[in-house]
Amino acid sequence: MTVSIKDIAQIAGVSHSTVSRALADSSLVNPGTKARIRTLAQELGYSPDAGARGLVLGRTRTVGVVVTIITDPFIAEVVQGIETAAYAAGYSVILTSSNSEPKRELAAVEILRSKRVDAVIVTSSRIGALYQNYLERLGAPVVLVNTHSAQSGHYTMAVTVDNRHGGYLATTHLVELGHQRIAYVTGMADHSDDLERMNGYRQALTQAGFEPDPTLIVPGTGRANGGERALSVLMRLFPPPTAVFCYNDMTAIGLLRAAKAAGLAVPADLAIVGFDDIPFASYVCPPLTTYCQPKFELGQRAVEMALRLMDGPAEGVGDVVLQGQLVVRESTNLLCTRRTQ
Amino acid sequence: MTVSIKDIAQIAGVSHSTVSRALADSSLVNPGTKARIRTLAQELGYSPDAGARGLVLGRTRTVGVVVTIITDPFIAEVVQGIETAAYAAGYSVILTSSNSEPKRELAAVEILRSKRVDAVIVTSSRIGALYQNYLERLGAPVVLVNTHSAQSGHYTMAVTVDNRHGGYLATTHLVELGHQRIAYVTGMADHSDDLERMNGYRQALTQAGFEPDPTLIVPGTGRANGGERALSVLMRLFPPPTAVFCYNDMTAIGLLRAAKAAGLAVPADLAIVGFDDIPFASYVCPPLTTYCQPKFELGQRAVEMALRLMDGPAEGVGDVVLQGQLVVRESTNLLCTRRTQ
DNA sequence: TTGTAAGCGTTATCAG
DNA sequence: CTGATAACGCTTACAA
Repeated sequence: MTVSIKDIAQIAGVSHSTVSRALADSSLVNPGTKARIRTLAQELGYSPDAGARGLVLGRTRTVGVVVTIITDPFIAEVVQGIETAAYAAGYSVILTSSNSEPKRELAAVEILRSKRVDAVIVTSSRIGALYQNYLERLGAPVVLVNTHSAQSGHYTMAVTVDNRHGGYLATTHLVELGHQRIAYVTGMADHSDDLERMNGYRQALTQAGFEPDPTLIVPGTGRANGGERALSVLMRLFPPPTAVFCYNDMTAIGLLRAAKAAGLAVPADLAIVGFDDIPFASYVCPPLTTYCQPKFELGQRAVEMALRLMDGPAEGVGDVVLQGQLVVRESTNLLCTRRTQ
Repeated sequence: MTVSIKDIAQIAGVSHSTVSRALADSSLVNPGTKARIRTLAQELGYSPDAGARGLVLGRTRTVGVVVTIITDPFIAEVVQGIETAAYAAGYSVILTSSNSEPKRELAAVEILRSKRVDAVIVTSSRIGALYQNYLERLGAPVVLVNTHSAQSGHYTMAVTVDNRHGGYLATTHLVELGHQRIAYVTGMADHSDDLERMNGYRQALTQAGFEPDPTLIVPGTGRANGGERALSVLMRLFPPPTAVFCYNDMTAIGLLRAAKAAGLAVPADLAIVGFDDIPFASYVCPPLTTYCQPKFELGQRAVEMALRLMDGPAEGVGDVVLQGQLVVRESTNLLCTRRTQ
């Protein structure tokens, strides 16, 4: 049905290897026949079989991407960066999502392996930590986005944002506004990002001379519902916090909604800071103060690194840590006057 | 490097075809050797080469997806549906995005063709309309999500939401609230969805006895910036509209933001209705009234249809039109008292 | 129950 | 410059 190199050869009256060469624009083929073959291929609607090519070449010009959920705006933005960079480099992208289920995550990697992708990029997952050794024998380099590998091997590396710095900036901003009781709503447990952001939070508090209060750290989910649930916990504390730093924007937005539903004014009663700067952060009301991650760049750099790692262990390639910046919006544009301690 | 079927054969002391059979769980292989081979494969970390398999089988168990931008929340949700359904059916997904550039769109399809995907799903693109004949000779069935094909062939079909109905419901809702001057902000030009939604809008107005006023139809972009730009145009009209129906939620959200920036109260000064019901529609303030598209299901059904179309022209398979429903929220929860005509 | 051999569509080596 | 030929990893008749 589909036209192959042999079909063209037959019609052109040459051998299939000549066709292969002509199509590859090789210089060892008569310009005349080359042109003839190429137009013929065009006319017949020839499309090279990537599978067959991959078989002999040993590389597929494909990178596999594993995400938790593509509907997460942060992840979508990273994927966009990946897709763009990959396309620019002549690579295509196979996307698999895991819904954060370890079983599916593993299945996803297995599929990518079968497809013989040249590299794998994993975003915001715990797979790096959990299946480190499994990934090692994948055969392809692995780049972790926003997850720290337990130990970066020669073939698995990470590109992350400076989470600790982000947490530090966010919290310091609140301290400077006069807040004295500042809470932190976490993301999913066991996520390295979360710990780093929390470390930045702790560091800022300590530096400001506050005794970190463990009750001010309440668990979230990394999604809006986590923020919503967190509010009631926070409001039951005594005295309640006057400000909250959230693991990410989705959490902050959930918290924001719950706060409004509970009749709390933001930032007057509760100042809120998020993390990520997803597109919607500026559309909620009040617009959200947040630490802006260079999401698109995160994806780009991951591809860049993957490409470099593909041809053997590369010298001079190490984990990349990008800097983001605090974007101050209305959810914190008020000095805190309440003394709580 | 990677272990093949032959490597296993050699170690097991059998022929590679026996290994192939054992791994395929064929009944024509001695249970004992089968077990032996399978555990051996396991131990060696064997992973079948999908490319080689595709070569001989003529099918890859892969569907290709072409989107405009994955960061569009509506599209992300559809893709999630696609991914889930495909995974459940044992298919994997290759994602390509086009940024709405026809050149990239074509390149994307070309890549999918090379990868010999078993089907192609195209979301919210104009490719269906523009390259219909190109798609015809793709060799794989094509399913269009939210785009109508010029003429559905045996191999290209569409699954859409009832856009006209949505536009009609949205507009009728505004009419029932007492609005008399209702504007429509379009999406990208030439998109069939857009026309259908507008038709529903027109129909509702006509039915209410209003003369459709062409100046009330202002162009958008399908993104937030389109809505933002549209506001100034709308406010320069005389008399200005008291309500607006937008092509989609992103447009509505942009409009909402611009309205607030301009000091307009929503819905008191301007009622706004969107389309899609993206997750954020309920988080903006005021929460957005909108026509809820079954996004996930759209993706699911597309896969279902693609699967059916894969084995030759299927009887009884035709375009699918899903029904959504109006979700009334605060952006329209007020009767209009202004008489404008 | 197992092995041999052919073939899927490429690229690459080696003679001519 | 060009054509055989082998090879990539797999499935599947066809024989044994």
